[in-house]
Amino acid sequence: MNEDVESKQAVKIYKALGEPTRLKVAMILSREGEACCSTLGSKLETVADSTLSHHLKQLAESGLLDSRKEGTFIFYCLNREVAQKYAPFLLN
Amino acid sequence: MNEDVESKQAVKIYKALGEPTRLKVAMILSREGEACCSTLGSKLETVADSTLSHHLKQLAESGLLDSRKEGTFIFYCLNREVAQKYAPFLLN
DNA sequence: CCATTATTTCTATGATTGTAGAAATATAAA
DNA sequence: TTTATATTTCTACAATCATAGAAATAATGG
Repeated sequence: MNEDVESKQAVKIYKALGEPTRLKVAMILSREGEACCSTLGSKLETVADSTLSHHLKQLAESGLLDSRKEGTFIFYCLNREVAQKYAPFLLN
Repeated sequence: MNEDVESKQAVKIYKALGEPTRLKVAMILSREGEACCSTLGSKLETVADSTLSHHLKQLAESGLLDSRKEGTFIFYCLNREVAQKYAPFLLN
């Protein structure tokens, strides 16, 4: 991957992680492997569903999260390769 | 360092890096070791001194940059320990 | 002391972002 | 088909942020 593309992705990823709720989500997913929006919501307590959905979208669009649909649920998980490259801090 | 303090610093660092000009500054400093505000300004071309100063302040306050004063100049450099921990991507 | 240079602080402004309610969509179960 | 559940999209608003001009501060040289 060329340096310019790489640093554009880096900006997206770091922007995504530079917000407390989104960093928390990434850390939960790192620990727990997989979770859906409502599970994450119950662990965060203070955030509305629509807000969380918006945050998840940003994290997924940065490439840091993968998702998998199962019925009504969408399970999100950390893309460990991307995390390893840009933010291995998450993998501790 | 406890996890809460650590993730607060992580948010600051990632917020600092999640902006194109600041990521560029961090990457320049990673390559070149040290530079002052005006040198960085000439490499970025499009940004006003006061804006760059503001960006440097944010990067330094996150802990990602160290600084050293020499006469009228302030030389900034990447704190490689912090970069290693949170954003080793910068060290490539 | 005065002028110059490097940098920061102050101030203002336009743009972006986080937030959540309400409505919409999608899937599954009754 | 109706109801319930999970999630997203739409919309709006308040808060934060990037930006830069102007003034202020700091250090140096004449």
